[in-house]
Amino acid sequence: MSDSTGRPDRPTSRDVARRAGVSQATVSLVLGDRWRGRVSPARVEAVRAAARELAYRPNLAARSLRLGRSRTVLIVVPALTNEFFARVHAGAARVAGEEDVGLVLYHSPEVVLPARDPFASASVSLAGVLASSMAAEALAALSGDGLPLVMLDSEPGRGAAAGTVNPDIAEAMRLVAGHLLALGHRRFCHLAADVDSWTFAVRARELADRLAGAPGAGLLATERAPLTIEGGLRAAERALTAHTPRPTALVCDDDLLAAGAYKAARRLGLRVPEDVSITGFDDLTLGIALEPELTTVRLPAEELGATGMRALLAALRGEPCASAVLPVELVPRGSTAPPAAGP
Amino acid sequence: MSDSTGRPDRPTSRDVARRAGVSQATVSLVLGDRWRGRVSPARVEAVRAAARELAYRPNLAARSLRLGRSRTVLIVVPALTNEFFARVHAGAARVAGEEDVGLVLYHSPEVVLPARDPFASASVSLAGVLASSMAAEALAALSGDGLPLVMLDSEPGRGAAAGTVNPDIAEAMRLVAGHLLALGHRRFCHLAADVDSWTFAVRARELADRLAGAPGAGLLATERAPLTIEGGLRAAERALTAHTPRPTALVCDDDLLAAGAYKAARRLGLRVPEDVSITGFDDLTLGIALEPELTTVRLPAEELGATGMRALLAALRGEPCASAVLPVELVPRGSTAPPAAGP
DNA sequence: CTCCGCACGTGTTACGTATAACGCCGCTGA
DNA sequence: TCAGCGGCGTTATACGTAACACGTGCGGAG
Repeated sequence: MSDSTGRPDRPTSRDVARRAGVSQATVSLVLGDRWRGRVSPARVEAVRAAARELAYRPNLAARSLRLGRSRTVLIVVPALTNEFFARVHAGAARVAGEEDVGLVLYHSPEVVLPARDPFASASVSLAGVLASSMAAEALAALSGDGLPLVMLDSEPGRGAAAGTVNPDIAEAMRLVAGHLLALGHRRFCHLAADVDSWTFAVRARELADRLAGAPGAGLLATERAPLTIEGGLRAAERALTAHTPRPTALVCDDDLLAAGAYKAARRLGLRVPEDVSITGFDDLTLGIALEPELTTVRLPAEELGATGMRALLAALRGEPCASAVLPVELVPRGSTAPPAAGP
Repeated sequence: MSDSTGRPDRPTSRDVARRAGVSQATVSLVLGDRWRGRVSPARVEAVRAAARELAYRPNLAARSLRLGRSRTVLIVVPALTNEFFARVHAGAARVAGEEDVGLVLYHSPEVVLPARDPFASASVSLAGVLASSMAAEALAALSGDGLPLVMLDSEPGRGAAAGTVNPDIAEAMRLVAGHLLALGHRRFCHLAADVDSWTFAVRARELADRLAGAPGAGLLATERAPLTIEGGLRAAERALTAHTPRPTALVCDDDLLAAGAYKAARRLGLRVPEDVSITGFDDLTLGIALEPELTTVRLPAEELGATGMRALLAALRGEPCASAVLPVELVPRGSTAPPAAGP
């Protein structure tokens, strides 16, 4: 055989048919559970028994070929080592499991290989695509293929997406700004992610709008930083040293940046939250390891993946495209407090 | 059509053949790059041009069916939200991409669904399996199917695995114990993972052996904890309050547990590392967010995945099974120091 | 008694690819 | 002159499944 492993050939539906004394077509009907009114209960049981005894498992390649479609969906995320996207994936995988849909993952590696084709890497014919807008370079390869596409974390109404699912990013930033303003903060810096993505653009805009609307408040600077602790550290150092009077609150686009901000504050001899309040974004595990624990805003990562998957499955059933915005939640912890009394 | 999406049919190799004025077989030869000596260069170019113009992409289901094997591998990990396994996956995915092999992921969700079949969830015929031993319940379903299997983080020589790839766990724990002993520590507690897995068993044994071999040193207790910050917090509270004199060093099976230990120390008014030294395991991102930064041992997670994938591909080529042990590295940082002078 | 319709199955086909088996054509050596 | 051969290509087939289009009895209505 061409298979050098010498692995024993798996039984086919024909083998099951022979053993059960019926035709292959009947096996297909029974195991596909569409035998009602077509096959007598006795034979149904016989077929099921035969399949069980042979440990029959359908050949999925053959099924996909025959049906011209597969029940496999591609999910595209920037990187799974980012806890947020790992959780998005977990949510999507849960729904995929419940709905008996296969899920294939494509994550753009740090070093992008433009030659790689996400579809080829799937090694399987796909039914649809669930993609995060942060995986921009991978998405370029998706264009043109008329596969149903649901975008996560992406501007609604752009592209040929069958749907869009977002957390309520604007509301999230409103909660953060409102929380800090209520505590009495007036001098802010924004530690922005150095990523060209819709979601971060919304955060920047919403923060600026909220602060502009508060009397006496102002955004001293926006420091862009790569999405790492080290990046947050450097950006926060700049933010905390470049202005007098110092900002009393650092609003970070991500918990990782916030962790870096803690380190910067410590290096400068500033206490959190007494001297500087810090807020994060995403509610990563990291946040409760920090001392004090990080005030952040919880984005429903699992729900994002799960809802996106459900939207995609709906699109595959031909239902009209739907978009969803998921609620977010402020998680006040120890890293925010009223600013110290004036200078 | 049965496809309710009305998606335009993708071109097949026959379409390419028609356009290039050759037979379908020739297209297969050319695009499969085994035309040398069988097709003239002129036609090769014509076929390639036609394929390009039609944006032809081979139907992978048909190919798998024809070949009776696929170039798709299943990877089984406990949970991707665990950064360590996300990195293992990233390494495996990198090699899979380079070798043009598809990678399908199965991760056992927190709530295990025993009815789910990892193979079915793959929705694709598989060539081999790369599995972490921590995903024990998922592995049970793999038995019997004669697929080549490479185990990660698993006891060598057990089961029908085609190979085993491990980080040098014993050496890792030796490094940690040696580091702390050299600093002068004698009273230890082990914060052990509450997971029944070979890798954690090795850590416990090796730590006990090393301490038994050092004069005056001793393991006061082993506190088992679920692999979370909260679990580490509770276990460390027990470890730090149950013994007088107090242990001066807490050896944690995981950086998450170590993060919990920091919190326990803080609650008890103990300083790290002056009053208690803490070590972690895995070198997660978390470690440098902690204050002081965590002394830990770096396990080569990406390399583990990459090497495992290479071993599996070798097994698929029929090469004899090979096992590998990967080097580890102590990362001394701020959470360890000589113990305070006597009581 | 005939004929329709239902209950219960089966034969056959197609999906798109890779490859074994088979030409054809022009050249070469005997 | 012709068998033999190597370079080029094609025809035909099989992979395992799902589903269409047919039977074949049998009971009841006309």
